[in-house]
Amino acid sequence: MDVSPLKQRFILHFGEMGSRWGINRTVGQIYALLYVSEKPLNADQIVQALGMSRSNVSMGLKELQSWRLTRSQHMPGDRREYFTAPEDIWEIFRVLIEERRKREIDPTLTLLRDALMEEHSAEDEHAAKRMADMLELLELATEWADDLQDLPPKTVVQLMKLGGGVSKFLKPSKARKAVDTIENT
Amino acid sequence: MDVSPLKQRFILHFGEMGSRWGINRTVGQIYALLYVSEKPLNADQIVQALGMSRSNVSMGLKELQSWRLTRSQHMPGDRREYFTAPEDIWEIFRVLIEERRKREIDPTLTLLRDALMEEHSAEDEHAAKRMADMLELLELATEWADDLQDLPPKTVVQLMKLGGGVSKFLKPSKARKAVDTIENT
DNA sequence: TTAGAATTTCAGTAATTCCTGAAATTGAGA
DNA sequence: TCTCAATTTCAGGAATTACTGAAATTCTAA
Repeated sequence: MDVSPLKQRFILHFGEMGSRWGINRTVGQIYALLYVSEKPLNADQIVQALGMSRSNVSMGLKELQSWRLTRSQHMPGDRREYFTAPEDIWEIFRVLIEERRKREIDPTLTLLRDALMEEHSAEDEHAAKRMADMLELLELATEWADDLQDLPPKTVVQLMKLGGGVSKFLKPSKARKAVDTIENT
Repeated sequence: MDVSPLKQRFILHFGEMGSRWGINRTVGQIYALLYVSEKPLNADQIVQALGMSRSNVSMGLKELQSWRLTRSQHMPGDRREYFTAPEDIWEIFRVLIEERRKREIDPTLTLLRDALMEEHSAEDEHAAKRMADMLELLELATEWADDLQDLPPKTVVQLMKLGGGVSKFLKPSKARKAVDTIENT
């Protein structure tokens, strides 16, 4: 496998960033390679391109699949598995947000809910309040993220392009009331 | 320092989650302790509460400050430094998003911009296209995050509560035109 | 059913990150 | 300026995480 300087640069960067993203260097590199590759690659091609051990590639691909960031397929007359990164970058983004939420937020939501269910003494009043604040924020943010996940990508793009401008719809203003009226007719 | 069971549980959880959040266990614990504490704490109180070395607390506090997640202050007639986590959970959330962006996204934005500035051969057409797609998404998302950062927390809360409902303002519908008309008068 | 190619598992080692105690530095009050 | 409490730095050891090669397992097609 030949890897052009452009791809090389991208792959090495993803490897370095991996540690900040909570994945290891080799997993980052494998993903970057698949992301920029035009055709699906099998494990041996990845080994050749990145110069890591076969077993490491196997483990890396497994981790990427647990993140739902790769798909695999078979070629006719070839029993090896071929891997790709999904085409649609918005789909990738969506999955990434979802998986991160699962790993980084959900366990804390569970802890906060469980802990706040129980009785607490007077000295814990403040701590419980702080924990409740955090729970409220996390619940709001995750529900909102869920909602956005359900919108079609194009709509999300439009929303993002609107930026802070959305806020004008929120003020209990003539404009807002007008919308409500029209929407309900 | 006595730490109640409720606080203890919260602190230990933050320690465990730390590795998923890109900070180490002790930094997570220190932050959790400050977050639930009613009063500011000095370094020795943290040492006592968490049973880690003085130097580790010093390093941990330094890291938390680099994340802008703690403030420090002085008490009258006491030259030791006292630490707190900001009161406002929304402020904390905002800072966290901003810092994560700085560490996890900005370097990639820079790389993509730099790499795409240069000429590339025909065989790199596909890779360059993929990188451009990623750049476009990251730019859109970060600009949007910047925009939201500038809104007052209450507005953001309203927006989040609206959830997927915002999308109705986007369709080039009667409603949308009505808003534009009213806004411009 | 079997041969052997493809893939995965796993124990051991390498590399990295974390944490500590000791030493150095800082800085406020005498 | 000096003293000493408070804080930081840092080298080295501990703990964790990453990676490899060899062995085991899986699976297709003959």
